[in-house]
Amino acid sequence: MHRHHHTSPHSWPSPSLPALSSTSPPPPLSSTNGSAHAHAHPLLPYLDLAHSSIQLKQIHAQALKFPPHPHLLLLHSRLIHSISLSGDLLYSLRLLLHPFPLLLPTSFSFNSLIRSFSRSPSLKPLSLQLYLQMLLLSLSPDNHTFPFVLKSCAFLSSSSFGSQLHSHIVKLGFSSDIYILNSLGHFYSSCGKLSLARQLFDGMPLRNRVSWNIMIDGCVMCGEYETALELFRDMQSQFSPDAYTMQSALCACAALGALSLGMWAHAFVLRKCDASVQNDVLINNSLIDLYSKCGDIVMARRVFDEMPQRDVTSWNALILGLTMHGQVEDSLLAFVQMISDVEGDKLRPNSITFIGVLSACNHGGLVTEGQKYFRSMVDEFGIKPQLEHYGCMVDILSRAGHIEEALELVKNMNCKPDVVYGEAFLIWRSILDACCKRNAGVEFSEAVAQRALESELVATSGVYVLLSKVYASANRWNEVGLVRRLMSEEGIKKEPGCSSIEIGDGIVHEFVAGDSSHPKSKEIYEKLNEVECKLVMAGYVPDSSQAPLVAEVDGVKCESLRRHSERLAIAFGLISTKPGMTIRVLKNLRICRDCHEIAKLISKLYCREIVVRDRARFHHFRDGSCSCMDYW
DNA sequence: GTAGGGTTAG
Repeated sequence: MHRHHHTSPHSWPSPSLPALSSTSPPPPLSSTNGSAHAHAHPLLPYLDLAHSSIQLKQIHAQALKFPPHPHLLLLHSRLIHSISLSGDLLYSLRLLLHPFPLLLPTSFSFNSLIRSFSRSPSLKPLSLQLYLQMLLLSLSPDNHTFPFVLKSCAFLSSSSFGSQLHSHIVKLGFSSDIYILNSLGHFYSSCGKLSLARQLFDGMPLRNRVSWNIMIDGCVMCGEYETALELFRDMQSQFSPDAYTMQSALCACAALGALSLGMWAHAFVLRKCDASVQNDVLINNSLIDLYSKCGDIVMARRVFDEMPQRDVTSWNALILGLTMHGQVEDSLLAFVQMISDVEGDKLRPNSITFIGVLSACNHGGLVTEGQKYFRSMVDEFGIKPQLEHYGCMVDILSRAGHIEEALELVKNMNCKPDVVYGEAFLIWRSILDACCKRNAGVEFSEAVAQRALESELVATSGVYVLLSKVYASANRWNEVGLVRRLMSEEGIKKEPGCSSIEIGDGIVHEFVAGDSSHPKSKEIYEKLNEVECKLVMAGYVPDSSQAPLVAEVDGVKCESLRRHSERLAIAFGLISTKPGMTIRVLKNLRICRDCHEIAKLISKLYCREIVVRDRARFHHFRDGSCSCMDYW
């Protein structure tokens, strides 16, 4: 009887439900009162036909007017599922927390919403709360719950929450579900607990392609690139790699800076992967990054030119690559091309684009341009400057001697220079470096260092090293000693320098300062002697000011300088490659001024091109000069 | 009586 008051779904406004009248009409609504209870909810078929959240909400409205039905709970669950998939998370959350009268939400409903929340960056924390809410309602999480809660934990690096999930998983008997194990593995490696992820992986009764991909990517995330490539090889006896696999493999090659290995990976993509992988934007972006990080910017550009489609990241990878290689003009040109509508694919730059652009200005010493781009970033593109952008600007200003202006910028920053350790340190280092170079005066420099130390950076070596440089440059050796004592009292150590070089078929040789562990160590030091004799004959005088603190602790300044890791790697390169071949070296820290001088001279005396990738950028040494124009 | 896992550039 009361059904006469309902609006029939067939009479809904036609734009909302066009499918209903044309294709596969659902069973008629009317049936006898008795038999209705035995069947599915009459509105259920409409769910599969609904194409928009408006239609889904109309079904919800209908359901509210329907008489009680034993399968209302199923309809409710399915509604939440469909509406959350349609993107209206607020609506489905309301539906979950305020269900129809007399109904309690189901695990299924929670799962649906947790999944949708775990896919949105900002709502990930809420998915964890939903999980707790679910437990409070005595609903049991299941094999569809854990993967998504773990995904959120991975993203948020919520290591304690995730570990507790792990024990829930064990308790509830889900510890052999492959989906759950894969998600757990991903979670552990995102939190840097590799060994745990590896343990899990090794103990898996069954692995699929995703398990391998997660493990390989986990190694890459934790910096274990060689292991990643080993796994990549092992995996192939069981699964062919897909775009995800290649993505990680390329990333590992890029990080290792091993050009021939990277070229091999590229060849692998071209030979063994299908067209969808070869044309994949992400894969091509990784290739651009790979070649620029391996020192072959020409090849990076070629990949960029030849890829079928480009996105912001493609442009960013190119701009950052050109900048890293000191090709300032090309980098800025690429930016202009990106924002102009040349090929019909005008793109909006993002904050990373501007890191590339501002670094280019910094690299080229372009103060006015840097300021112009910084302003346009804020005013024209509405991008809020981050510490990294301020870092570039501060560096540009300090290098140009505008120290007061740089300090003013730091003062007016909307983020404190102590949030991110690395960047904050760079900001103060830029200023202190400039203070040293420009003889800003010890008192002034001390005041700057004082401010740096106040900003929670006390436990880092960088500021102390710089402060000692300030004193050393003013010949105030008592203070140098004082700083040194302070450092040793606080147990502060400098990060050890490490350089690597790839010789032949992808074999990477690694050196630390003063290393004598290499099998060819004797030959390396002999070569180093020869090189240095030649250099001295050519009039070279070592500059020891760059090895201020740690070197002096040993009491043998020049000796320690002579054994810098990059120097050992270059010497090894000289004895292990054919005359005229390019020597490519990778260093974890910035190259020191003296090693930089030496590399320039070696490039001339031995007619070798030497490419050094340090922490910040590439140095191409050719015929006695460097692409960075001694500006880094 | 419903459903699913893993990415890029600093």
